[in-house]
Amino acid sequence: MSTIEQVALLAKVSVATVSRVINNTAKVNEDTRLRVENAIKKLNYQPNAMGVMLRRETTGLVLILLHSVDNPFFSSTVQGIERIAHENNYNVLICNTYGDRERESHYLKMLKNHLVDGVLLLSNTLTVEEINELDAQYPIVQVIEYSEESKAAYFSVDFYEASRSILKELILPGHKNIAFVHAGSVDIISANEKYRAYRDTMIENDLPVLTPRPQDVVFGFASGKQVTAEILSNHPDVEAFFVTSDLIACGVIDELNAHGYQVPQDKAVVGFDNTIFAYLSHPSITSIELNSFQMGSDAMSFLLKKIRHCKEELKKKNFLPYEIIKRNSI
Amino acid sequence: MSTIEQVALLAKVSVATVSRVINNTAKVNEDTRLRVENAIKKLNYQPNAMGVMLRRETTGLVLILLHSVDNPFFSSTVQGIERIAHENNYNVLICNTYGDRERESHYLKMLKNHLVDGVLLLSNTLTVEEINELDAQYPIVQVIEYSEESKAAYFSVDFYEASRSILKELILPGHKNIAFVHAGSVDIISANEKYRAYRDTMIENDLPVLTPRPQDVVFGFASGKQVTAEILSNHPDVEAFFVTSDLIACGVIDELNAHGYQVPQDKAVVGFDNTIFAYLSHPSITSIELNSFQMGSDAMSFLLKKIRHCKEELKKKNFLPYEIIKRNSI
DNA sequence: TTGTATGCGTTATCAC
DNA sequence: GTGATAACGCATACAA
Repeated sequence: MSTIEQVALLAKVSVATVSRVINNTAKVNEDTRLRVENAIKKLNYQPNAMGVMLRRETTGLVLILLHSVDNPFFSSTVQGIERIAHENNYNVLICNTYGDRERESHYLKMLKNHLVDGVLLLSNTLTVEEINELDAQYPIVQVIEYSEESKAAYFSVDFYEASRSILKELILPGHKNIAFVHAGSVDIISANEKYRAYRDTMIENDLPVLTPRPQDVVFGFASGKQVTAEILSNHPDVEAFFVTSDLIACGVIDELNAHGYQVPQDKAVVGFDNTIFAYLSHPSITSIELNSFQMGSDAMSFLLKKIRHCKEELKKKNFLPYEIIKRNSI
Repeated sequence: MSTIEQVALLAKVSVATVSRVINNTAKVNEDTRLRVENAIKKLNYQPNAMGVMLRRETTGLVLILLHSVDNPFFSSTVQGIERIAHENNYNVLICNTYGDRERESHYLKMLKNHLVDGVLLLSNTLTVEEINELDAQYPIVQVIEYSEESKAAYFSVDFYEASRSILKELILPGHKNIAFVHAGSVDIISANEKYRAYRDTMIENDLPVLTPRPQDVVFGFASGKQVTAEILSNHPDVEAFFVTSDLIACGVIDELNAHGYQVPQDKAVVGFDNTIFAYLSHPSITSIELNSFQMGSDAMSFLLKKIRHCKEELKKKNFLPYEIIKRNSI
């Protein structure tokens, strides 16, 4: 590995001049510049990022913390983040936390250690106090999932209202017995808001709250099947399913078919997130499109302002619009 | 941000002692250790990673470069990598390249700049020469996709033999007119080997090579539909489809249904990678399971040896076993 | 236009 | 057991 000093030596200039050539930070004579550039090429010199960052006190790196990249819903948010980041010469690092507190705090050390300039929390297991402490000292922003009580800003969607509006699609045609199906973490804002909307809507419409607040189960197709089997055995008269995720909804439909029910003729199903699963399913699933790409890009723009200590007054709560996508499952 | 010096000052010791306490690198008296630990706590001190890495000349970070995280096939490989990395106190950073040369070389700078200790290339747009140059100077390893002509080691699967074995599943029942369906990059080893296997197998069995070598099209469900429509119009007598990816196979089946054909009664379909799509599809899709998790963990173990300059003789070519998963699409 | 010298925060070597 | 200090590679204020 060659250093700036070796380049300077070979080019017969000072390290300052080499630095100037590299960073285009001041005028240098054409022939000295050439000498330096040749030396750089000859030595195959690459500036050591550690040295640069240590000196500059900034890294040009941001970190995305998410549960795991294999949920397609997150990938468009990641793309939104990347779009803005790259436009601003920032690189994006993605880390899977798998909902593991220890792993999450491990990666958050990269922020505290100044290895990255900021963090986008797409899912977190932190307490309100932990988020606040982080937010007070470092540039962070919450995306999709968030803690309302924390002081940190968030870019998300009004899961409560979105849920209410898709529930209307089930109630309007006259369905009375509507089940709530969730799989994955329960202790996150999206899950809570969805359930709250389900409960409130049912009660307001004098309909039975078929499903009690769900427990934590692993996210996946199989969970959708399992939960559906339970519901069918407890409430054979169930007419419709409000499912909090498209992939789970695939599992619901599969289990319904296994029990001899056709969708939507016998039972109605709606999903959430409008991922590819809603589109692929037979029948295709009525779902709700959240602007996940824009959530990402807006959040990244926000984070950049925080990083740059922009004095502009920034809103804490940022909800993006949603849209019902009607398909063939209702 | 507090520094080691401030801690030293507050604890009335030297920075050397503080460093010793932090890294447990030498004996220190119990009471001085306590003083230091209190000072650290009081100042909320976090070692600056830049300083540490600059000094240590190692970062404890590896980089995964892949096309994009939204292909579920890659996510288990990523998990395999993470498993081994975490066991060895390494952190994993994931970067999406979207097949963009510029973006890829941008992220590779992180390797050249010593910001990460090694790189796992899960998809690359580099030339053989570029890979060799990289491999000569830095710890890298190729995973899944690879360049056979390069000198860099790779962990993958024998796509040629795997393809031949799943093609047998179509030929054995007597299908004659078998189409090859691919979407995504064409200029990658997996695509090339799959097509080569298709062509060779057809010729060996005196069967028609229905599909010419495919062009580059964007990867996705829609591409599967489009390609299938073309094949149906060119070869109405096509009996079976060898599809190079499960998601594409979903598109194929959807388009076949749209044309009034039932799978497997009218046309047979096989996929590749054994992702969740193969399982979700109606009918479920016969596919081929590659040990993608183990590919990741093996590759990471290998990379660690390279990083640690382990003298052990390392194999360049590492193929893992595969397994046909029979379902209802044939 | 170029060079000198300082310091970024840390670890490690050497004394004591 | 502890402290002083050099060195890691770089950017930059200041001097020339």
